[in-house]
Amino acid sequence: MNDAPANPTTKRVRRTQGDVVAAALRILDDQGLPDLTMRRLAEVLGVQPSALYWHFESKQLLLAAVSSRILAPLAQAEPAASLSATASVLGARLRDCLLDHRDGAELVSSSLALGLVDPPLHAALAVEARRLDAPAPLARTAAEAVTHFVIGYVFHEQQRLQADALGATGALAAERVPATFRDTLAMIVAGIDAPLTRSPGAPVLDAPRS
Amino acid sequence: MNDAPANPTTKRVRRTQGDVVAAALRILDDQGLPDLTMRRLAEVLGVQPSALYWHFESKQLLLAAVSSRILAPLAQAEPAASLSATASVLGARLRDCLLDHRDGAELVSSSLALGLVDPPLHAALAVEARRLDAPAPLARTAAEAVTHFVIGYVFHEQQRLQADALGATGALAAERVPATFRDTLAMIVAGIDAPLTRSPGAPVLDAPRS
DNA sequence: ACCTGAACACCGTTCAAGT
DNA sequence: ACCTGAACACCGTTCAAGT
Repeated sequence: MNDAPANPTTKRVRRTQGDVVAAALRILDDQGLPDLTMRRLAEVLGVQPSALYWHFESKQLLLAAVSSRILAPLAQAEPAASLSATASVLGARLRDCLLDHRDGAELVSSSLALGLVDPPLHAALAVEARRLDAPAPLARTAAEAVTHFVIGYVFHEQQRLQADALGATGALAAERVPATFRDTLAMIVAGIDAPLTRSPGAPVLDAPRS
Repeated sequence: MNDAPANPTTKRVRRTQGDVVAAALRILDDQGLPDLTMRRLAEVLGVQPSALYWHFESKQLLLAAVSSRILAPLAQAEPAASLSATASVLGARLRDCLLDHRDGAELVSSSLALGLVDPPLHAALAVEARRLDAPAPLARTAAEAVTHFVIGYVFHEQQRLQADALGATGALAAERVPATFRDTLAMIVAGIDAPLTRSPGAPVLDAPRS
């Protein structure tokens, strides 16, 4: 993955941004986000904490790089029969990416909110919309809905997973999480098709205020 | 709001959990979540940091109490013509509650993920489902979808608000956020009605895996 | 170009002890 | 019942200086 030039005359190892991100990802998986500190990361890399600031301007930027790595598998799109089907597939794959790393949803959630990482579904859905002759704003709206739902859902899900792993009060541990995920995602993507049969920009609510 | 017994014989002020939460909420609004530390909170209350641990077992529990206070206005439900309309109204009101306090979405998001606060829409939507003779699982699914979307959306929105407030590069500052919020929420609630006309539990996707 | 050493200004939490 | 004082074990970040 990193092919630094071989340097047989000395034991000195120079690090790249990729090395730092890889080490951070391993700490994340093994100990979780709260333990992913600059000091611990430096320790793992055999380096002083201050050295990390030569590679990354701040911890937030480092974490954004880790987030990008987590979301990388979503890059290549897979064509589907409809925009809603694409959104469905991408939503499920986004969940898989987040579940692949401890505290993945929490980490990505904050990088995304800070605008330090690209929204993971927008580009792929925009491409699909062009291909399927679907309106671009619809694709954007769908991406927004699915992204926020999936991240929020998995954030909650991962906290429960860890709580169960530790506490294990055993009683109501194994709630059928995946089923409710699939149902809710299905409900959301159903809304992607629905507006096409209604008036596109029509108000659905006349909100009363307290 | 707090009617502690008058104590004219001494200047000594005893604090209640409500006082602590109120002070925390003021710090949150004035300085933001990163500056809401136990030490600063203690300072504002004229007390040692360790004193806070008599009132709250941990910072997370304190923050959960603040989250509950932020979500409190959602308690009383307002009946609407359909489940989707109710979800729409409640989603908009949830956004209002979060926007009412700096970093409200980020704070509530984590309290919710940790399971330290009740999901804000579930109870009200369940009540409405009974009243409208709608299936309870549908109400639960709708609550899940709307809650996660709104919190994720506002989390992002509030980061942008603060970035604009500080940096103010001015250029593309005033993107029409509320419009995209309304559209996306409308798309989601459209999915609440849609499944009723389709097979309720039918698979929408046959997910291909890479 | 990449890193050390040392410091700065903080954190959340615990706990014996006071009143 | 409510709080103090002091400590413990940490944080992210900066910056002059080394090689």
